[in-house]
Amino acid sequence: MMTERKLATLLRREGYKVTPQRRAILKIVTETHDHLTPAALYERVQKAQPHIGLVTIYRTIQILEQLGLICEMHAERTSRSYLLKRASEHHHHIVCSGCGTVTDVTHCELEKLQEQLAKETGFEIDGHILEFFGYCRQCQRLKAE
Amino acid sequence: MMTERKLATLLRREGYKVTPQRRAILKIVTETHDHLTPAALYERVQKAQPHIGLVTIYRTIQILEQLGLICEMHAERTSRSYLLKRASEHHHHIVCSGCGTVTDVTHCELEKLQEQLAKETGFEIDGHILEFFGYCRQCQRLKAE
DNA sequence: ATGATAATTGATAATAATTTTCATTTAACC
DNA sequence: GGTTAAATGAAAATTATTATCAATTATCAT
Repeated sequence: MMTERKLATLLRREGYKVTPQRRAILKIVTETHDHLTPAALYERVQKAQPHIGLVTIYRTIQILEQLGLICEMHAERTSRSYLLKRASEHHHHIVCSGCGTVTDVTHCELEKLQEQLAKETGFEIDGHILEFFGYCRQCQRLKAE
Repeated sequence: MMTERKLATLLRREGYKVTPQRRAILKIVTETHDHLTPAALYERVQKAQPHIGLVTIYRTIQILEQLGLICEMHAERTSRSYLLKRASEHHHHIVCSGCGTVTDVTHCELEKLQEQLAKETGFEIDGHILEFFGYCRQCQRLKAE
C-alpha cells in the first residue's frame, strides 16, 4: 500500500524537497479513494496547512504526475482530477458518478483488440484510455431511497 | 454520409434556425476528419465568415452535442474538442497523435467485460469511454523520415 | 414578397481553470 | 549552524468557457 512516507521517500530520491505542504498533500492523496480536482485537494489540504497556496497544489500534482505516482482521470470535464496510482501495471478505473470513488480494473484485455484494429486501420496504436462509470454499492442504495 | 445540408435539415427540424454562421460551422465539421477545439473551429470558420464570434461557435457546438450529432473527445486535456458523429451506434475512436485524424471503431466488445466487472465490484456500470491513440499511416511515414 | 416574432448574433463582461513571475523562505547537505 | 538551490505564496497573466443584452435576422403565416 502506498503511504505518505513512501511517496515522500520517492520524491526525495528524485531530488525534490519534502516540505510540510507537500507532506500534507501526500497525506490526503494516499488516504482518499476518490479522484480530486486541484481545487478539491486544496480545500482538504488547507485543514492541515491553512496557509498553503493553490499554486503549490498545482505544482505538486505536476511532479507526482511526471513521476507516475498519480493518474489523471478522463471522464471529468470541468476540471482535471487525479488520484493515487495504486496499481503499478497498466490498468483502468471504474468511477462512481455519485461519490467519486474509484476502483481499479487491473485485467485489461484490449491488447488483442488493439492489434486487430491496427491491422484493419493501418494505425500504429500506442495506447488507449478506458474508463467505466456508474454507481458503487453505497450510492445505488442512496439512489433507491 | 453526413453533409452540411443534412445537418441543417436536422437543426431546422428541431426548431433551430439555420443561419449563415451555423451553415459555415456545419460545413467545416462535415468536411474535416479530425477533432477540433472550439478555437480551432473558430479559426477555420472565420475564413468563410470573418465576422463570426467565438461565442457562436460555443453555442452551436452545444446544440450539436445535445442533438447527438457530434462527439466530444476524451484524450485532449487543455480544451475540449469535438468531431462529427459518423457512426450512429455506440462506437469509439482511434486518434492520430500526429495529425488528429480520427477513425471510428464500431465493434465494441466491452459489454461482457462490463458485466463481469459489475459482478466483481458491485458497481452498477452505466457506461464507459474508450479511446485509442497512435499514428495513422501517413504520420508513421513522416515520423520515419 | 412582407411583416411579425422569437431565436440568434456578437460585443462585452464575468467566471473559472491554469500558468507565470518574482521576492522571500526553507529543506537538505556539508 | 551556514550555504545553496529549490520551494513557496502573493499577485498578475493567460486561457477556456459562460452569461448578459441590445441589435439583427431566419422562419412562418399571411
